[in-house]
Amino acid sequence: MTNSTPRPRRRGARVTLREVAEAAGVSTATVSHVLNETSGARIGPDTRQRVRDAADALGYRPNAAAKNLVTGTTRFIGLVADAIATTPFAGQIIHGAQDAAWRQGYTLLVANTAGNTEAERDAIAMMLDHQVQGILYSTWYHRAVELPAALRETNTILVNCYAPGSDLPAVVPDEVQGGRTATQALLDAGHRRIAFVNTTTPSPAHDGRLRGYGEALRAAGITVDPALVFDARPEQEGGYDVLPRVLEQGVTAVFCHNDRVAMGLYDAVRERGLTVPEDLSVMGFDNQEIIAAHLRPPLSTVGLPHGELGAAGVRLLLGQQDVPPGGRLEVTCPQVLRASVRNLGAAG
Amino acid sequence: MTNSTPRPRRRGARVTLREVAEAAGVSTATVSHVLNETSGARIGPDTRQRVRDAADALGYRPNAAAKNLVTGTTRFIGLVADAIATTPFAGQIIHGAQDAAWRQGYTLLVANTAGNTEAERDAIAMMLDHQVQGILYSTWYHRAVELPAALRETNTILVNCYAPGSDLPAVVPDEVQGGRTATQALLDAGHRRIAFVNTTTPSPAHDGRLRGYGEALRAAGITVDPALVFDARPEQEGGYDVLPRVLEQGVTAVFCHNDRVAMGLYDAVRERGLTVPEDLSVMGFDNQEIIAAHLRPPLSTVGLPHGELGAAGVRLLLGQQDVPPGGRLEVTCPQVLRASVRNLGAAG
DNA sequence: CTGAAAGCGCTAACAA
DNA sequence: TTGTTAGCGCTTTCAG
Repeated sequence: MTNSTPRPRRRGARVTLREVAEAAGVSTATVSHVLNETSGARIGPDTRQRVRDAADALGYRPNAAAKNLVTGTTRFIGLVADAIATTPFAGQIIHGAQDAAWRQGYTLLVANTAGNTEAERDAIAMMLDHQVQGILYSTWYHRAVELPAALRETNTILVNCYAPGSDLPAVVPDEVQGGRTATQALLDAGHRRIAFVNTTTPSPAHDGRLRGYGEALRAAGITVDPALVFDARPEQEGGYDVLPRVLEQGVTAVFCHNDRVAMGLYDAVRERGLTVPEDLSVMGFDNQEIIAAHLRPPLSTVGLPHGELGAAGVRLLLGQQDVPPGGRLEVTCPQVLRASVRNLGAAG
Repeated sequence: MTNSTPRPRRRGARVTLREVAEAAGVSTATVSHVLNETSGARIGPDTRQRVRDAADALGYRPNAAAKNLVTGTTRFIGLVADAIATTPFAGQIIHGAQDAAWRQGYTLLVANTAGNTEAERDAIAMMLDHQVQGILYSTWYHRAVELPAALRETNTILVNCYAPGSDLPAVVPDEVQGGRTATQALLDAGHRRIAFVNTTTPSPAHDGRLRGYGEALRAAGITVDPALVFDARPEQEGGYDVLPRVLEQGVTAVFCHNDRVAMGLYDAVRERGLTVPEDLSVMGFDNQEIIAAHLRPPLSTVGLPHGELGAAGVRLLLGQQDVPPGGRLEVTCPQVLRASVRNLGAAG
């Protein structure tokens, strides 16, 4: 290990507060007070400056472990994620949480459990050992989870998931509103006969988006036609395969359960010599940038607010925001309009 | 004077080692020894068991801060990332690092700096305060970086980046080998006239992959034709736009700088009524699952070993693996064959 | 084989 | 306005 040590200390030891005190000719208590800007500490400006100078000169760095030990409290927040590598989703949650935590002087301890129960147990144990203020338990897609018992030992906020039969606060995307928003975008462009390609897998997204779809339609005075609701695997292949059936129904627009499905559907549209949005308008869901922003034409969609989920999670944890009655905070899914919806000229 | 009376647990405090000792009727030293399985500690099996039982019964959890304080060393590793939310890349690095760290009993402190110098400084300061064993400084795409000065104060490993003029160990993908591998896959399928759609932006990937392309061709006895090397923006649009020029050259195969370019190129191919791989074989680069695995046909590509980059980073940091002479560890980019390359029947 | 005791670096009463 | 003094919970010699 090449460890060059340009430290102004002897034998690699770090500068301690006590050394700063000696250098400044004051007591450790004084140093502690000025460096922490303890409220109600009466320290003369001259002393204050002397301490600051000494600390700077020596390159003093506080020892977090010592501070944690004596105060009995840390500024750690644990974040356990089930899969941070497969999509950018978990990354966005981490990012949002990180930012919000950072803003309050907190640091994130992150653990990836890959859905492994044992890893999960270990991760939580380690977080507990580090006296975290609490734990954000998150999943990369919105779903129900079974909670590790160890979570009972600290404050826990569920992020992008919920635990049936538990009263732990949960922050989740508002799937119903999302479905409504997507459908409404199509309605606003004048479409009346709108298909919904839902997923085959049961999930809050499946149910919520469907409900939102129905609500928007009904609010526009349109009766929901079950023949216009399809199920497809939530991937490109699902969208590709479902198109013929969608077309048979003579719709002018289709709301896809997610962007990947929309991408596959685009392919099928093109293969038939048709084009989006001239022949078929398309709304996606998820706003997966890498796909949505670069399809031809760029895909209009509804975003999943992962960053905000993480951020709201830490706010709830730190008590900066109140947990809504029912313990469930639903975050809005924003509309992201691009170019895949044709305006029919009629107002919704 | 030590108070001999059993001290009452204050304010919902956690069980301490001392309480375990009292419950087991032994000293704290003994408890420490058995719980840590200190080598060379002579503790009778009976005592040992008694301690274990007491710890279990009380639900004892060690206090990491106290341990850190007394040992003067922590099992933290810092990971600073420039962008964990835009692609799954950073997530993969974190994942790989996490796993490797975890395996050695280390915990990751992660910070997202969004390229913000101040955030970077703060993040490193906080990691230093927590006495991290070292820091992994990472970027989401392979590039040169300018190092924050504070990194000098601890062991640092560069992950997916390098610092010109610094001798810090760096772990990076082997772009040259990657380019060679991609080209070789095409050669192996019998292709001889192979285009390379490189990116317009200068980068190690730009230079390395180009070099690998040339090396593979030359090794196959083919002269590199500069007319077959194109520059395109490293996105779908770049691939879409470049296709006409590629086709003019009468190639049978094209190696794209990345999967996104390949995706755009697919679209252009389809628009001309041609198909992949019948009319044109395509190799991508990056192995972005969400795209590559679900294009029609699925894209053959070369993977970027982000997870391994992170893992190797911690191994280097912890001294489990030697830093190669030159300080640069180049990790192999694996071939990922799917269905976008047509076999011409001739051996390369 | 086991225990007593001395701190690790820092904060927080309380004194002065 | 500043200093003294206990520890926080744990590891670690060193005695017994």
